[in-house]
Formats: sequence, structure tokens, C-alpha cells
Amino acid sequence: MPDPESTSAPRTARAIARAELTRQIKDTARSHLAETGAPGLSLRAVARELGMVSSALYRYFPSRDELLTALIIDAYDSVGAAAEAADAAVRRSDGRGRFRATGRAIRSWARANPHEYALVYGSPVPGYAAPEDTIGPATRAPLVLMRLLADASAAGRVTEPDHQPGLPASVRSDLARLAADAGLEIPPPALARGVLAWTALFGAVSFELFGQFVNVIDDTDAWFDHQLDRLTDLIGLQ
Amino acid sequence: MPDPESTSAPRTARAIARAELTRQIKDTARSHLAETGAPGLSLRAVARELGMVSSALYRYFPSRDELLTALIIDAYDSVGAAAEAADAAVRRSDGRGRFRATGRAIRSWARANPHEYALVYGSPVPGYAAPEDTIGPATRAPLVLMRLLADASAAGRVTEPDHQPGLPASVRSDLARLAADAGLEIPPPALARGVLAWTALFGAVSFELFGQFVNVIDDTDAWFDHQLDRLTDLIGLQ
DNA sequence: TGTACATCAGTGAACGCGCGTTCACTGATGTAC
DNA sequence: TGTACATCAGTGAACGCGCGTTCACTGATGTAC
Repeated sequence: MPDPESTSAPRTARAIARAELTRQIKDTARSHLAETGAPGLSLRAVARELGMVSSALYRYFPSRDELLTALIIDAYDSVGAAAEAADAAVRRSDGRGRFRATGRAIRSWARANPHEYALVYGSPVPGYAAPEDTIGPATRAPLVLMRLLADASAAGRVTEPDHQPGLPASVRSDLARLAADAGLEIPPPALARGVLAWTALFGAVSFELFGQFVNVIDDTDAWFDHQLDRLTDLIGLQ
Repeated sequence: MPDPESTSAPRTARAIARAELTRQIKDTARSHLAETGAPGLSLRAVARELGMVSSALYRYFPSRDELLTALIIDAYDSVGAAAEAADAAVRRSDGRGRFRATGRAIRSWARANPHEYALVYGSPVPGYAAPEDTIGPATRAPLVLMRLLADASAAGRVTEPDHQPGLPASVRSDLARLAADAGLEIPPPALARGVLAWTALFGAVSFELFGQFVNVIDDTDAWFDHQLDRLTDLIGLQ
């Protein structure tokens, strides 16, 4: 006797309608995000656009915050999937190519979905506390980075810099735990460089999206690629 | 006959009261920012806390957006002043020390004023377009970076990396214009590394403040200093 | 296959709230002579 | 120094709006026998 909850395809008309409407509500909310931002997202406006009465939404999401949570999870999953797909399209042994493809995919996703990017990587939404459910999806994209670092390390294809400053012990143990939690073997110094590059990558995307490059860099495409190259060098990927 | 507008100290009781109340309104709004974020900032709430009627605020700021603009300008000035002070405390010829002091000052300021940081470096406020007046204050902090790069370049104290990839022509001209606009002489390759380090610096601060390091790095102090060292190396500052 | 009952989606009204902004006004402060 | 007028700060009421959430309800869909 199969658990009805685990059945992927809903069978009854009700279940089909519910899945479809849940999707429509999230889609509409996502498009409203673009005009009002997360803090201004309004259940009533979403209901209005769908031709429903606002109280009907409560059959699908118990509160506005739960709807926001669903959007956050979807956004993390979406950027994670984009990163995974870009990485998967590159030969496994080409660490350099994998990092660059992943970086480009993240930027493309962010430019295509700026308000979802802001939702997860921008200022926290005031009065909203992200629940535990968002942690898993949030780690999807970083895991792409970590796997490629592990692969490159295992293959001896990470160049260590000439003058490598020692890592503080506390940072070394944070990074060791991080790799261990993911079940991956990455030497802390390499992971440190990876996290720094990752941080810089998102800094670049945020600066571009949030307008800090206006009147500074005009050719943002060329600039991003240049940065990505430098960051790949910084990690030491061959 | 001196222009009364340019007189720094107000003379009449009215002018004194106006300056004082303008300050109080901004201070109160700033503290509300911490609880509600920029999108939730309410004129009525600010007025209430000051014991005024909400319409009275219109004697000081013509609209909510103008108040937001004033807060944004103050925030840029505040972080700019912090960066300038930190830089000024270091020996002029010590480019490495100047960059590190500036980076630390920016992080400290951001941690002390997280909502003002989010206001200027986080997601844009929906429905709000920053006016021209914010451009000047916004360049104050980056100018600290550019001046130290110019000083270090002039003194021949910037180490060029061994394998320096060429800059795309468009980026090179963007960077040349940037330096020229500031009246500074900075070779584009050095400025490119400086902007990358600057971007990474703000990426690090944003990740830390916006919660992306939770369960990743625990010792954020040590990690930040380590990153700052690597970024100083990346620029090539001695 | 048919019937009785349980579940569920969606309605419409209501509660209680807060918001930005305008406007005519009063009374205090400042200025010109 | 004194007076008449102009400027300005702050009041209180009002306009018109939108919000999240609850609740009793109707009618359709699903299920057990």
C-alpha cells in the first residue's frame, strides 16, 4: 500500500487543482515581487490578480510568511539548479571551466531574476525569520563549488600559491567541518580560497544588480568575465 | 553681505529649532530603520515617537522619499567618514596598512549600523529611485581606495603579478575614465585589481551581515582579517 | 452501482489596523520701518 | 524701542486607500459501505 503523500503525480481532480493553483499563486507572487519587493508583497493583491477572494489563499498557505518561505525555497532551488546544470555541462577534470561556467550561470540567473536574487542574497526582509526548511536548498549552489574543489584537489590540479599565509586555527577548523559535513575532502587552504572567490563572485553580482557599478563600469559583461578569470586564478584552478 | 544660506551656525531661535528638529527626525527615522527596514519606514510612526502630529513632518521633509534620501546621504557620508578616518591614521606610504585599516573600518561601521548598510548596499528599496544628490556622498568611501592606489602606484609600491592577463579594452577605458574623473593617476591594471578587491570586501561584509555565513564560518573576525590579507596580496600592495 | 457522510475549496462580510498626504487654522517668531 | 505685518511651525480633522487574518457559510468533490 503506497503512501499517498509520496505519490508524485496527484490523482484526484482536487489534488490536481490544488497543485495547479499552488503553482499559480507562487508564480503570481513571484511576478509581484518584481514590482513591490518582498516587504511589499501583498496576499490581497495576489488573490485579486487570480480572481479569488483574499481569504481563499489561506487554503494554500497558512500565512503571508509561509508564502514568502515557499518563494525563498524556490529561488534557492532555482539558482542551485542553474549552477548544477552549468557545472554538469563541463568536462569533470576541467576545474577552471567548471568554476567559470558556474559563476556565469549564477550571474545570468541573477540578471534574469533580480528580485528573487534580492530575496535570498539581499537585505533580509524585516520581521521575517527564515525557517529551517530553507537551509537545504540554500546549500545547493555552494555544493557545486565544493564538489569541483574536491575533484580538483583529488586530481592534484589545484596550484598552491608561492607565499601562502597560514590559516587561523579557528578558520581552519570551521572549513574542515564544512567539508566534512558535505562528505567531501578539500584541504582547508584550498577551500578558504574557494570561499573567498565565492564571496567575491556574489559581491560582484550584488554590486552590478544593486547599482553600485553605475558610472563606474559600463561594460559589465567584460568586467564580470575578467573578474571571474582572476578569481579562478586566485583559487589556483588549472 | 554674507549669504545667510552659507552661514554654518544658525542664528535665530527658529533656525536653531529647525536644525535640531531636523536632526531629531532623522535620528528617530534611523532607529526605526532598525526595526522595520527601509520599506516599512513610516512617517506617522516617526512623528508619534517625537510627540508631533504626522503632518508637522511636512515642514521638514516634503515627502517620505525625501526623508529616505536624507538617510541615504547620511549613511554614505557616515561610512565615507569612517573609511577616511581609518585611512588617515596610517602612514601615507603604507599602502598595505591603509587598505587593511579601511577594510576593517567599513566592516566595523556595517556591523554597528547594519540597517544603514542595507539601505545603501543592500537590495534597492522598491518604488524608490535615488536622486542625483546621493552620487557625491556615495563616492566618498571608494575615493579612499583610489587615493591609496594612486599613492602606492606613484611610489612604485604596487607589485604586478607574474602572469597578468590583459584587460579588455572596454574595461581599460572605463577604468581610465574613472581615475581621470577623480583626478588621480592609477594604471588601469592596478585599479582593476583594486576594484575587484573592493567588490570582494563588500561581498564579504554583505555575506556576513545578511546571514550567508551562518553554519559556514563561526569565527567571522578571523575570517574577515584573513580575507583582507588575501585581497591586499591580490592588489599587490606592499 | 448507489447512497450517506466527510472533506475540502472558495465566498463574502467583517475586524481592527496603519499609511501618506492635504488643508484651513492658530499662535509664536522674525523683520522692516 | 515700538509697532504692523509677514513668515513659519505645529495642530487636528479629513480623504481615500490597502493590509493580514478570522469566521460562518455554501456547494462541490471524494470515500466507505
